Amino acid sequence: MTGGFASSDKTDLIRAERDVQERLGDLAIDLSALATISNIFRASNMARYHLERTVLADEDLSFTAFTVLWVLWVWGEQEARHLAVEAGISKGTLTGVMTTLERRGYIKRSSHPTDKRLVLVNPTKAGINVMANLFPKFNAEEARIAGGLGEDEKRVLAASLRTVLRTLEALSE
Amino acid sequence: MTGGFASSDKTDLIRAERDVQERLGDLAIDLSALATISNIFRASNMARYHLERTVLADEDLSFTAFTVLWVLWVWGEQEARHLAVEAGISKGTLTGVMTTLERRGYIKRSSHPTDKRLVLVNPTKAGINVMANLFPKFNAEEARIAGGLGEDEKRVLAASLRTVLRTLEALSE
DNA sequence: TGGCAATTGTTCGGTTCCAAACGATATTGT
DNA sequence: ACAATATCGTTTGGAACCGAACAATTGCCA
Repeated sequence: MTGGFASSDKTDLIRAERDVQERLGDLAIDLSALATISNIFRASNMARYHLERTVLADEDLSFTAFTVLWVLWVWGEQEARHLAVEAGISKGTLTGVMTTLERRGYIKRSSHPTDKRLVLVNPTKAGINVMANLFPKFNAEEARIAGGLGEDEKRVLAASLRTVLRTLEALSE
Repeated sequence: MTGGFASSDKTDLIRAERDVQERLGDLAIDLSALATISNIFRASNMARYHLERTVLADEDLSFTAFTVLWVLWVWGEQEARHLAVEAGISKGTLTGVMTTLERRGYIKRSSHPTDKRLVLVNPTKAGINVMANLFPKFNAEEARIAGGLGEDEKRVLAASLRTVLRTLEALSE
C-alpha cells in the first residue's frame, strides 16, 4: 500500500503547486489531475521555446514549419489535408506555413492529377537537405531535455502520455 | 532485468512512432527521447485545444487569458513582469492579453506608488467571479483528461514532468 | 443527365505570440 | 550632481493560429 497522503511530499512540488494546495485545498479540486495536466503544458511550452531558441534558430524555422517539413521528410509526398492533421494545425494555418516554406524553397505544391481539389506537397532537395542536417541536432537536444530521466522512466512517461492522448481522442468524438 | 529490446512492443506505439522507427531506424536517433518529447507536444496541443473548445468557450476566454486570470485569482495582485513569467509568455504578449482582459472588466491596471516603471495588476470582482465559476469546470475537465490514468500513474507522470522542467531550467542558464 | 450535397484549399478577420526598438523611469558610478 | 546604465511596459512588424465564409471541384442520386 503506497496510497493515502504519504505521497504528497511538498518538497518535490514546484512552487505553484504548493501555493495552489494552500489556497484551494478546501475546495473540491482534483489536485493530481491539476498537477498532471498543468505540468504537461509547462513542459511543452518550455521545451518548444528551448528548441526554437537553440537548434531551430540556426535555420530560422518556426516550430510549426519544422514539424510540417519533418512530416514530409519522413513520409514523403502528402496531400495537404493529411499534412494539416499530422502537424496538428488547421488547414487555414497550413496554407500560411506552406507559403512560408515554399518561399524558402523547401517544399513544392502541385495539383492532384485526377482530383483537382487536392494539393500535393513534396519536399524539395533543399528541404530534404535542411532536415537531414537539422533533425540529428534536434533529436540530440531532445535527448538532452529528457536526459534527467532513466530509460525506464522515459518509457513509462511516453506510455502515460499515450494514455492521455487516447483519452483526449475519445473525448472529442 | 527489463532492459534490452524487450520493451519495444510496437503494438503500444502510435502510428507515427512506428513509421519513424522504420524510416530512421538506421540513423543514430534517440527514439525514446523522440517519443517522450513529441508525445509531450501532442498531449499539450490536444489538451489545450480540447479545453478551449469545451469549458473555456463558455466564457469566450483564450487559454492564455485564462492562465493570466488564474494566476491573479490564486496569488492576487501581481506586478506585470511577474505575471508574464508565471503565465509563461513574453511581456509584449502580456500587454495584449491584459488589454483584452481589461476591456472585459476582469482585471485592473494601476501604477506602482513608488516605482512608476512598474504596472500592478489586480483582478476585479467580475474577474474573481468568473474564475470561481470557471475553474471547477476546468479542473473537472482536467480530471476527465487524466481519467485514463490511475492515481499512482498520475503521480509518476507529474514527477517525471517535473524532472523534465528542472532539466529545461538548467539548460537555459 | 443534372441538380444538390460534400470536400478541399484559400482568404479573411481577429487574437496570440515573439523579438526588437522605443520612451519613461530608476539606479549606479564617479 | 549628473551622465551612463539598467529596467519596465508598450509599440511595432512579422509569423502563427483558428473559425467561418468562399470558390472550385467532385460525388451522389433521382
